[in-house]
Amino acid sequence: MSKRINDLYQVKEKMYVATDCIIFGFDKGKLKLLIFKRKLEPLKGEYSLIGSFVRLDEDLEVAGRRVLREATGLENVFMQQLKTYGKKDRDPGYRCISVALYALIRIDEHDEELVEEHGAHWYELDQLPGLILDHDVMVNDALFQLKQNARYKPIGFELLPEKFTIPNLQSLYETIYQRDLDPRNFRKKVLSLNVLEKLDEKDKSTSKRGAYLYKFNEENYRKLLESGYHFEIA
Amino acid sequence: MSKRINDLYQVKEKMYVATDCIIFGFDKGKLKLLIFKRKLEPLKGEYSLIGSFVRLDEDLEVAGRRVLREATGLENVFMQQLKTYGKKDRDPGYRCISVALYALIRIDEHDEELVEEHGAHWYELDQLPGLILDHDVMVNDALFQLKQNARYKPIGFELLPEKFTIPNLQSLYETIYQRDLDPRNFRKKVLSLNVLEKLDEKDKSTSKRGAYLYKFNEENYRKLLESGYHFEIA
DNA sequence: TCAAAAGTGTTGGCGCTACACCCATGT
DNA sequence: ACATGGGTGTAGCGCCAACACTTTTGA
Repeated sequence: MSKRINDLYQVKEKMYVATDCIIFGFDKGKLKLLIFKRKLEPLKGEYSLIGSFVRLDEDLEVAGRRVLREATGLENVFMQQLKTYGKKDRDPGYRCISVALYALIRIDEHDEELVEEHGAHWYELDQLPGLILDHDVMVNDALFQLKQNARYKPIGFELLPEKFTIPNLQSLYETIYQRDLDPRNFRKKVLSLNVLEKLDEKDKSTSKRGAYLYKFNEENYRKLLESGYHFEIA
Repeated sequence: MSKRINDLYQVKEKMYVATDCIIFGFDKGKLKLLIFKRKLEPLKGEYSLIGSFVRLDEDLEVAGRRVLREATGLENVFMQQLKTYGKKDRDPGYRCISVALYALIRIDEHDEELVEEHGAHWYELDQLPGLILDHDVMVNDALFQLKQNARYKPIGFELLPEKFTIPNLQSLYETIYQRDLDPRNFRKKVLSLNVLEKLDEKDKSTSKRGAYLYKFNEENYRKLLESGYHFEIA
């Protein structure tokens, strides 16, 4: 115990910077979050976001990508700064400021084994266990941000696999907004954006008739993002 | 010189966290930024934003408010996190991560003497001198954010004095958006928000006829903010 | 009396919402 | 043949953009 107190004393002499990642995924019509059961002290066995200290010789953004890669095996993930959390007592062990990032990944592309190795699990949002420290707050803030962003950018697209159907996309938006959307209006709207390319394939996994698969036209998608387009789907 | 190198070596052993404030003001139809001529080494005489290291026993937000108070004498300022800058070589002297904040203040309320004391000056945006480190980037990002925020929240209001005219408000938005707005449409829109209270006074400083002064109805203004109202003035 | 800014209404078009039925196909 | 989800069109409404003239009053 005296060792622990000593540790505390030492570490509070120094400022640490960490990044924590709020990793969203979308699967089977559910928005999910990747969270971790801690394998090490302190707080072993508790749930948390995944994070890491930022190394002295490492760019902040690089640290974020490193954490994501270590957790999911993915390299080119959509990632964005959320907010920096800096209450002096947010972590009882260290004086640590945390830059929270949120990431959107395609669940079907992540590396399952790597995920398992880190004691990670996908949880549906309404079944999340309590998280350590201020991680619950981070998740709430990230969700809010996700909703905001989904309004003004076609951001939800990052969460779908390469080929997807319009009902898939709609279901994603319904999950984010937490309400039903009209299928006719939704279709009209997304098609009017000119970022979808209809493929000659159908996905028959959810209906007998099957739904046409689409993919993004990268070019147009990029242009849309750049133009700061206002993407409200009501 | 060897002392300098020695310093560098020492400080790069440690992580520092700073906050830098992008302080916007609005005066005489111009959007201005409060910037500082450094009185101390390193980079003495160069222009920069104002900032400070975050103390070990100080909340991040408290540090931000402290910096603002020290620079302007104001306590209850609109302040918001912008972004955290963390490139490993962003500051050649320290390994320092900076949480940038942006603030909107009413120029008429700030403490002029305090401002002078810190070697601060209000610069119009298009006449800014170059700033040290990545402060130019921060300013650009803040401007972008200001524009974004002005679209969805009646944020520009923070920049005006307590009593103001509708043409004042319009001119503020024109400055932020960098384009002219139609006075009839503008007036219609802002009045429709129900946050303005017409006073029985006129401001005759800009015309013979004079323009009615307004103030905010705090109650309704707060409600509007809470409701996440979408405030686009085109 | 004139210059300079404040203040005021209307119309057309576009985009959003609401709404109900047929289609394709596997079982 | 029927159940299941996929796909389609239209009409009304509200909101935004465009647009020009009158009012006030100090100089």
